[in-house]
Amino acid sequence: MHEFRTHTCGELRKSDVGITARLSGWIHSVRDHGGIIFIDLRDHYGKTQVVIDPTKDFYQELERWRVETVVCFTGKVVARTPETVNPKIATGEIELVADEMTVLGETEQLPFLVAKDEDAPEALRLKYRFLDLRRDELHNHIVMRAKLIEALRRKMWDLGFTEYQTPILTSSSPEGARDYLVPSRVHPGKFYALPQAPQQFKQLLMVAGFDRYFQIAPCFRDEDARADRSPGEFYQLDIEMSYATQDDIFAILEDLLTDIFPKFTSKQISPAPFPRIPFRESMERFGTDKPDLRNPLEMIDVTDIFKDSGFQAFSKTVAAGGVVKAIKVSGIAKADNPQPRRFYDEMIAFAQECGAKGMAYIIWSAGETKSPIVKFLTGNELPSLAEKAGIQDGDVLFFLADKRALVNSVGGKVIGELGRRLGLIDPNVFKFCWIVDFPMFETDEETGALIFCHNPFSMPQGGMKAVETQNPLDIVAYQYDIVCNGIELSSGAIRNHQPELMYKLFEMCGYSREVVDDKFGGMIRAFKLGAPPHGGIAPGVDRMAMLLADAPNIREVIAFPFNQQAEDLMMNAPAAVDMKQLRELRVIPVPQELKYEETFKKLLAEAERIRAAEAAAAAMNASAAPEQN
RNA sequence: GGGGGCGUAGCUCAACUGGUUAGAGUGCCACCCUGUCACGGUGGAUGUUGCGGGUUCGAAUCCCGUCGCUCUCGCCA
Repeated sequence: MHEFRTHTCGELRKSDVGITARLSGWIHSVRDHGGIIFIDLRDHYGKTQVVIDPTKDFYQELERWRVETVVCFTGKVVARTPETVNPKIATGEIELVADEMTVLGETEQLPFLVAKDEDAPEALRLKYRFLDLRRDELHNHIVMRAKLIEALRRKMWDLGFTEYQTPILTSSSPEGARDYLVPSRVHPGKFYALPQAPQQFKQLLMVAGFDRYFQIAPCFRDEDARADRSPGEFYQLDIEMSYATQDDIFAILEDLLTDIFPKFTSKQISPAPFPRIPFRESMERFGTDKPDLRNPLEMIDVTDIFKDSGFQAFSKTVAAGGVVKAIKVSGIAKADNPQPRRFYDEMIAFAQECGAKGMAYIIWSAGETKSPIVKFLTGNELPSLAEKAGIQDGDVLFFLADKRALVNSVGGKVIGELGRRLGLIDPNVFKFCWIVDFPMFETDEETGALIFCHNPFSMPQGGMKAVETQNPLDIVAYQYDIVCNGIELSSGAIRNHQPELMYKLFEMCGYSREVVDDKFGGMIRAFKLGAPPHGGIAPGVDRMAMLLADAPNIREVIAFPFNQQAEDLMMNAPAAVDMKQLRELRVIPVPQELKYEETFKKLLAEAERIRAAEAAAAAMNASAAPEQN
């Protein structure tokens, strides 16, 4: 008989009754009746009830029947009587009557219980992550994630893609997020960078003729955390394809997502093709570039209606170049169940917290309009609004008036808040959309200079001709995001593979040819030696897993995540290292309490002093012993 | 770097406007119990109220500082 087990804890069935089996696992729970003891033995596969007669010799061996002890039981598989069958577990029709027991791993008192889902503080859960991972919910999340990755790989191969690996130690690139740097021992003072994404490598693979690339790629960005953004490292399903148009890439992703998502969720998936919303339209309608399409609310531009209105708060805003936008909420003012006055007050307070000066509203109810502003609307405003918004009885319009950017930003937040408060967001669907036509450039708010809006390697729509003839701020790129339920799953682009066009775009942002050659030399050289048109996308694996697991934050789908401060509380990373290691790398840590600039100058001065002393000593030696030569 | 929230027993939480010995559930320890499956019962131990300072006759409670966790803005091509 195998030393540890003949079956797993989820395996035995009625058909196994009569055999002798050996099971190993954790003590999940103990029910000690004095004359008989029941133990639920748990492993990765399930739970099995073990029955113990306390008169057996082995009973004395285990001092405490403490949960989470790892034990091995050998005994006979016995059918349970009908009234003692437990339908809640797969092995509930049988139980193991123990003849022998071996303790394989004892436990001290647990920092939190595995068998109960009580909320332990996250710091504790992260420190004892291996315990937390034993718990059903997290355990299942990690298994689901593994299966998701397997399914993604399989689908990508089915679609004709091949997985290629790319370096983890590479060079720092000037654009984008903060890099994680690794000091070079061989080249003191120089650094590798961990890749923020295999962006340049995958493009070079296209130039190298591999045609269809994918990789479950680790990406490293030294940026602060969010609920849907783990600091440090994360994974992307990185995709790149040659001779591809934007439509080709969309078709691949729509195929992938509508195939994969239903395998892991019972929620309804929006059918392909997914809606395509130009970036500017999304900002105007939803106030964000990642709209949650489950929320039916959106902004309507009603600036025209208020241009000459007697309500001066609005008409003056319009005169000053601002806009007035309305958000229609249907049916919340019906006579049988109207929202109370307090609801409107709270929404106005919310809008003000978001930066609005105020928020007006009009209620259409029982043939009348109720509103603090309606007495100022002496012109044709009310019927115009009703017509433009398609108002029916019980509907409400909320109004925001200010500069366009502010109205959009506040409006987006108000839409989200209204959706949440009124329960308008269906939790049982996944709604995808594409955000397309991102601007190539924007202006730096501080300097007013032209900067890249997204990815400097994206192809501007219209190519060189557009770049030469259009206002730079009007140029849009073949640059797109895919958004699911308000979460950005991925960015992608058709790449700019034309060196001259790339030089031109960088020049517009103030980078000379030399700088481009220096920073992106590998890629520019490649593009000068026969580059196919290509493009790609890179959906976030962690975010997909998070959506599918319905997890409140991304740490719930990562086995060993960092906390918000980018620390691994279990492994104690980051950590100080030996002086020997630092010496090899020529790295001197400067304690945080010391002022960096001053310390740096002192160190430089000290280095200079040592160098001068050594040079002086060498000169002395040379003059003292000239006869040696 | 900025803003919000939280911090009381191993864990989850309570403790009124500042007022007696800081409580409950769970876990832990001991004992009882032959059909439970979150078993049940009896008893017991467990606290620098995150830390430091202040106000007060008196502080878990109020004030200041600090640390930790979390959400968020900046940031994330």
